[in-house]
Amino acid sequence: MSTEEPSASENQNSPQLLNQWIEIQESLKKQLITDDRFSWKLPPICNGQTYEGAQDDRDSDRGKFLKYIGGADLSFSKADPSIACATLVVLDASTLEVVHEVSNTVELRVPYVPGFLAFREAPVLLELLEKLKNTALQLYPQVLMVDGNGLLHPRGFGLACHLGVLADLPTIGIGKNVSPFSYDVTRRMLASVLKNYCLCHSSNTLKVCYNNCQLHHVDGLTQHGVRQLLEANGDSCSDVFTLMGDSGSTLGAALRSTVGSLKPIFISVGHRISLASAIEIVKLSCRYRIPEPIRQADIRSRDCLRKHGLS
DNA sequence: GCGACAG
DNA sequence: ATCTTGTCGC
Repeated sequence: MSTEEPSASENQNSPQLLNQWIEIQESLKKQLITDDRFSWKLPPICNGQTYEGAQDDRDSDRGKFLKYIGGADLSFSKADPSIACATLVVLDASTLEVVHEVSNTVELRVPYVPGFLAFREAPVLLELLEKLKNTALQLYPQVLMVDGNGLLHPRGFGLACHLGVLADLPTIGIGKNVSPFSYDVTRRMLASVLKNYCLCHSSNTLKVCYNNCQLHHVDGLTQHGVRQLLEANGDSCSDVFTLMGDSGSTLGAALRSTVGSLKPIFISVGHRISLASAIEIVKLSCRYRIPEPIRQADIRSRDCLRKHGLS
């Protein structure tokens, strides 16, 4: 009996399960909302853009400005990749200081399958949102940044969408690496927007290059020099670029979040927010390349692993 | 030539 | 996600 039991990986990758997962994604996607559906407003600091507060039937925070931004991430044990620590942080939008943090260490029995990250990570994060709701409701985030894509996904329903729909919360998907699902789109579009830049594909690694040379191979070209270069050219090239699929639908945006960073981040709509608003919120959250809510969740989930003697 | 694949 | 070596700048 036990010998015939399929191994976890075989089981998880079975076509039946994947089909079931696809059905769930497509079913949940029917509830997906891709425009601003919240009652708060973006901080006025956002470039004086007229911001249309959304029509929402809940008016708990109608008319208020965005104050609490959530960030979620997981870190894994190097010894046992099934052991993880998940952390949810809440940041004050104006100071970018962490005002609350909840963590859980868990054993994940679902493997990472490309295109199905949510089935591995969403359950823990939903638990954390519940935990937060029960212990510090007044700090419950008005929008959540998720370490993973939203619409930028083969079926248009990545982790950020999944989490947003299940928690009925506005979410923003943040990709730190180029999404394989939009690889061609990304490469083509980025090359055209980031003047003097192109993306080099070599040995299965995608790197942003400058003048066709990988930065660290360029003699005498220092970080400072590049920064100056970027600042000199800053006006002529945009720091944000919309990623459009071949069908013409908008999948997300690539953002050079810091002047000094060659490697962009990828923003996509999760749930109940427009791409334009998502970009604004990400921009106001970027102290470094990685938006602060994600960065803090990353740092603190790693700390959490250490504290528990894992890692 | 193979296989690429968010985290 | 996690592992890596060295390098540069503050």
